[in-house]
Amino acid sequence: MDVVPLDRELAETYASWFRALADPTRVQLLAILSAHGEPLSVGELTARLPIGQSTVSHHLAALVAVGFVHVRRQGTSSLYSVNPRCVERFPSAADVVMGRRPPEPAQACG
Amino acid sequence: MDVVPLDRELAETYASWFRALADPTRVQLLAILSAHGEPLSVGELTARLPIGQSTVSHHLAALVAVGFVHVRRQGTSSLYSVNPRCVERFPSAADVVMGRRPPEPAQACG
DNA sequence: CATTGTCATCGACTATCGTCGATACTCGAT
DNA sequence: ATCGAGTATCGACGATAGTCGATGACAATG
Repeated sequence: MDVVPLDRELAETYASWFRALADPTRVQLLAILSAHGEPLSVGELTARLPIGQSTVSHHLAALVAVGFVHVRRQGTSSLYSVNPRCVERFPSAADVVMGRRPPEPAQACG
Repeated sequence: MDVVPLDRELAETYASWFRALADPTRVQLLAILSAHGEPLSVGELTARLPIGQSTVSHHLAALVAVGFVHVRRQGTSSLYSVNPRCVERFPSAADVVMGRRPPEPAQACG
């Protein structure tokens, strides 16, 4: 804690969380899902953004990879929704980096 | 607000803030500066990280560009310290993306 | 003025990212 | 079994980012 308050491993975990929101499209995707509440399909999300379907699917996969978003297949479509637990853990990670909260061992959110 | 709760411009601003912390080295740099309180020079920061001096300087410039960090030249050395105003505004931006706070016109932090 | 110490910048290289079009895959319906 | 709708994946491209070593800029010191 004297030399480096955050060890490399925890710093990489936090960086991966921030990296998930380092693109304006992913920021908008998460904002849309958060505001809408109920799950949305890839087609519905693509209709609200000026990018192609494959790109939307790509960004959604990135959000799923870090746990911010959860996906559930229903018939031929995939329904995406926010993962409340990961989303709540994210601002606290920001507080840790800013020195307003003690570092915790960054448990994954199931 | 019905189609996209965050317009593209605000999303890009928030994404640039998150992108500033999308690298583990920058996360550690900000954590070191936050924990230490008083300003630190480039050499002192380089001594605590396993990377070269030019790389540290490069990352510090990125943190200054988004306003998270402030730099003050004193003699032959540059002293870096956290910018409390920008650092406080960052978690609220996270809340906006997560839908827990209404979007605000993202004013820059002097 | 010359030297030393500190930092920023430059050039180069590699790796990763964002995007697209095309294609493959999955599932329900006919 | 076939078809169509909805997604995911692939391959490719340009753009950006992270890193390093070397060099340049600048201030303090002698």
